[in-house]
Amino acid sequence: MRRDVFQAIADPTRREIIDLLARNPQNLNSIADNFTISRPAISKQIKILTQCGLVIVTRQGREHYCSANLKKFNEVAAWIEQYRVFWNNKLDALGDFLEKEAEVDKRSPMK
Amino acid sequence: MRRDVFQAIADPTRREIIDLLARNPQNLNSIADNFTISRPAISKQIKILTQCGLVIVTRQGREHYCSANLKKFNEVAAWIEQYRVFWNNKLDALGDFLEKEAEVDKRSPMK
DNA sequence: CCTATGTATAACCATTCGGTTACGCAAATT
DNA sequence: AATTTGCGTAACCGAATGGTTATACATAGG
Repeated sequence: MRRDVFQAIADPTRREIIDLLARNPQNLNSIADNFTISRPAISKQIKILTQCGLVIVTRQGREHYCSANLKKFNEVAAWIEQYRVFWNNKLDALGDFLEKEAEVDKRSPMK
Repeated sequence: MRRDVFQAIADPTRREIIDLLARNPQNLNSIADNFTISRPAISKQIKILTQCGLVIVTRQGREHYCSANLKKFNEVAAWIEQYRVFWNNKLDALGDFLEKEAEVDKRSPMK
């Protein structure tokens, strides 16, 4: 079973879960409150997210506290960033050009 | 049928095709030479990539010339970059919040 | 004109995905 | 002790995914 970050963020529900957890960690029921799908469905998505390391679950009594482990995005960011040079002039993935980059950002590359 | 960039890059074969096309545009047979799977399989993946705008195909006679349209990565990059503040001190994607960001990091939600 | 080339597409297949309902279990509450 | 709460998991389901082989078709070259 392929379980990598690229595949994990392919599903919009999982991206929404990440969004929620990045803002504030919470248990499974709190997460499920934000969706119309069933709690077991959320549980499955959380499982996928933990299997690829994007979410970390710590048990506190009977509650399973979920938090986002966003460092895992490095893998995706690195892959995407290597192509940024092809669609604008930024080279921010290399981390050496922060000053130059600030100026580049002024003429925002977003469509 | 959901057809977005997030889902398109979830498959490793499609990422590899993007890699090839970013380096140099080429027709379908040239792409297929790099894989063990059949040509129709590649054709299907190309179709998915074109449907979400990541690849652009122009016909030249009987050859279908494929090139990567990497601007489409903006969507993914923007989503990922909003979280960068949570895993390191750079805010290179937004560029406007360097000071605020330093404070936010203090009460980092990361475990 | 005939053949070879480059590609798309249809039909099919096994597997995975994303959801459901039903059930079980441990921890908290009463 | 009994009940409620929070959660996981099993069994199931329809649809999507990612591959295959066979076929068709337009274009290029002999």
